[in-house]
Amino acid sequence: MTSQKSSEELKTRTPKRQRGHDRVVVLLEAAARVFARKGYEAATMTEIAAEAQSSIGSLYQFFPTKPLLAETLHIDRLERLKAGLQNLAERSSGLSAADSGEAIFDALGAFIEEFPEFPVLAARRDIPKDRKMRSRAELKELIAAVLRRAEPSISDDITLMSGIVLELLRIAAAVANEPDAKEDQRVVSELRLMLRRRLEEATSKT
Amino acid sequence: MTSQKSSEELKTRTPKRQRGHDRVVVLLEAAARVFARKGYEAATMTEIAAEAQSSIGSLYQFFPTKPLLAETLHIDRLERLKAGLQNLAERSSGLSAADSGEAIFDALGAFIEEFPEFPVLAARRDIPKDRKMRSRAELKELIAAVLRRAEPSISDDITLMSGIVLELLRIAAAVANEPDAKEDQRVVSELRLMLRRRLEEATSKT
Amino acid sequence: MTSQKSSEELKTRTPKRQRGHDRVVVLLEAAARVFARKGYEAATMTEIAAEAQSSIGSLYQFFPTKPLLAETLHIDRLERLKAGLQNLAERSSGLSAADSGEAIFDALGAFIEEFPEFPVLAARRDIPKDRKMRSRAELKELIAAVLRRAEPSISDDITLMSGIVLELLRIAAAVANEPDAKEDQRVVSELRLMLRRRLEEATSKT
Amino acid sequence: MTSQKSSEELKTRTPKRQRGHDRVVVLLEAAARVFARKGYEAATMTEIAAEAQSSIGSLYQFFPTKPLLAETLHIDRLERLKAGLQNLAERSSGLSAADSGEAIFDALGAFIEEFPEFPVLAARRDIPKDRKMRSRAELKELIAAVLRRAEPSISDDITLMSGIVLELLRIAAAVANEPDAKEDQRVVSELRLMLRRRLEEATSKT
DNA sequence: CATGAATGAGTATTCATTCAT
DNA sequence: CATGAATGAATACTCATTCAT
Repeated sequence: MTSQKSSEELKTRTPKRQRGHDRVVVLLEAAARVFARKGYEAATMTEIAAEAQSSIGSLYQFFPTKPLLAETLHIDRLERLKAGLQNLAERSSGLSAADSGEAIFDALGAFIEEFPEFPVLAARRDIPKDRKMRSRAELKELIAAVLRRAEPSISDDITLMSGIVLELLRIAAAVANEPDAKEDQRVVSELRLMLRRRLEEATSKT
Repeated sequence: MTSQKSSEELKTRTPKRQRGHDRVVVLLEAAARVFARKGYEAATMTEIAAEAQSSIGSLYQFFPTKPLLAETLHIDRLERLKAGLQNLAERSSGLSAADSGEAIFDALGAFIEEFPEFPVLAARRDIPKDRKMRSRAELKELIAAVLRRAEPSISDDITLMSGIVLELLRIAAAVANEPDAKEDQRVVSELRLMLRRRLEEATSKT
Repeated sequence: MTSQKSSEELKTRTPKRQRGHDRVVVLLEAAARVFARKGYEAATMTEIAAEAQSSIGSLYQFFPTKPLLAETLHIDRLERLKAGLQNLAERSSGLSAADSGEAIFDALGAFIEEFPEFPVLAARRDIPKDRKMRSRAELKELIAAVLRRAEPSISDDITLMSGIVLELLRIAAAVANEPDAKEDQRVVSELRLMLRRRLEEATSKT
Repeated sequence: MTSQKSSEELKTRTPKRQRGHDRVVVLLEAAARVFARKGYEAATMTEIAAEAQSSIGSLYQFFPTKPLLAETLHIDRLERLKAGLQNLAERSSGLSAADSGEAIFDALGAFIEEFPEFPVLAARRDIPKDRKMRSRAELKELIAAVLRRAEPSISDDITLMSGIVLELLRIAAAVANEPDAKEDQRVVSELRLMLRRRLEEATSKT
């Protein structure tokens, strides 16, 4: 189609005025709701515009393609998640590794509950490999930072621990969508406990 | 046309000739490959037919809708998974709970590797709630059976243990798609270890 | 896609711009021509769009399904027919019942000639029973009104007379499609005469 | 598609054996039911075969195309209708024109009730003009014969009378499908009465 | 910038018909 | 002849995206 776009890469427009900024936020939140409700593929640009009480033209003004909209939203959510972890790091000086591990675990659960679109966006099949790896690396580093802050003496397999915590995020996300809430909640608690044991062990090992 | 869809539920047509039976197998395997490659929504019936070196009409002869094709394949994979677990149960009489837990864990990993379409099919957004719960319940029960067979004395939270193992299946599936294979493999091993510890504890507790 | 059709009933989109309004008119008239030419089932949305010198997407922008397009057109034609009868009622004060009966008969014939798609639309097999009955009742009432206006003293079987006139509409419609125009025209005249006699009788009876 | 068929016109196969003949009848009756139920376009060859408890292949063995199947059935029904009228002619020697007119009217009503597929077949849009005219001419001639037999003195506009009766067949057919049976039945009776009057008049005029 | 109309390639699905067994 | 599988053109409909006002 648009072969004359050549090197002019499509970028999300940065609106200069307040008016535009408000609109962007409204559009993003509407997109979040629709993605959470329908999934990425089934969500339509038209429905997102409608959800934002806006017009498609307006939506495209700010987000020239659907993948770009999804990516923008994804990045926003990642930033929030990272900010949350950073915040946690600052408050976990006195804690044991095990305690701060549980704190992370809980924070992840709360995050998913607040932003149910996150797993949808993270599971999108067209995220470039490198961006995906970078995001994961950043998150793992932040988790590691929290753990290290709590217990600086923790050994080198802290990366491993961070990886585990990150995988548990996946389960938290999936469980949120499972129908059998009660039973699944027990499983989550148990996983939390298993994580605590593992962290206690990692600490004492030193 | 289509004026009288009435209530006749669409069903998979069962082939009555050898040729038809062969074709069904070919179609299902082609569908498996395309689903694994593209995901459920992005997979097209046209591409599946082409992958099976068949015509679109032939595909529809046996699978009158895309959801029904996906469901048929999903059920087939579930049956294989259940058969595998049953098989495992029969061979885990002498093992410790921990050992059989690891065996299950490994079996799940192998299953996902052999049938990468499984997580795609299991994540489909339009599976009826009750079918989803039933499948999960069956799988959990089978896992519980394996564990019980190994160590009949295991306590009542065996359901919990089964739930945990089942969640680990999710991670196994996800990890298979992650780009950072090496690092992720270490995480999986670690989770396996955590599971072992937990099972050992559950056993000794008795 | 199409995974969440839910229960949102599809409705004709009302154009909000002048351009859209013009397009809707053009589309409806194109549909009328194609329906008249091919019949309801054989008419294709693609052909209708082409007839309107429009794109298929534009057609669907305003008429999201073929039945809805047909229904919209049908309702429009019904409105015109009703308006015509109302108009007739206003001008038939001085006439005899027989004269106004013939006037109706002629009006129906002219209507069918102007809107040959009408019988096609009215014969569609998927019109809800209640809508069909309502339309017929309304038409009958309007015809009755014309007759009553002409000759208020007419007796109670005026409903019957209206029913007869309405059935004659069917013949007028069918005859318009018959090849043997000449012969058929004589039959129509004769039926007109029979109607006149019957109405004269009904009047004198009083 | 089949461009090499050249002059070899497709014809309904005449089966030589009893077995084949039975099958043909079963297929035709099945087709009749499906056409009556769904209309011509919405009826599918597959459904017809199923209704006949036969296979698609078998259906095509005898009726190589759908239009040919419809036409064969149509002709069969026309033959029965003509036979019925002929029969009527033979028994209407002593009757008045008016009486035999009513007899025809009733016979047509009974015919439609017995063969509800008839109007569907007669309304098919792809009947060649000449065949359509020929059928109508034959029917009109037979109706004329009945009337003439009853009252040989009837004047030349007997063709006209036959035309009227034939048009009334249309109404009989349509009314059978109308939802408001009761009211419509009264209309039909009234039309019958109008016909009687007209015939009485035509006779006395002589 | 906002709006909503225009576009058309793409998708699931149907069905008459042909053909191998 | 019977059977049912194979075929693919045709059809309704969707949706991301562009563009005129």
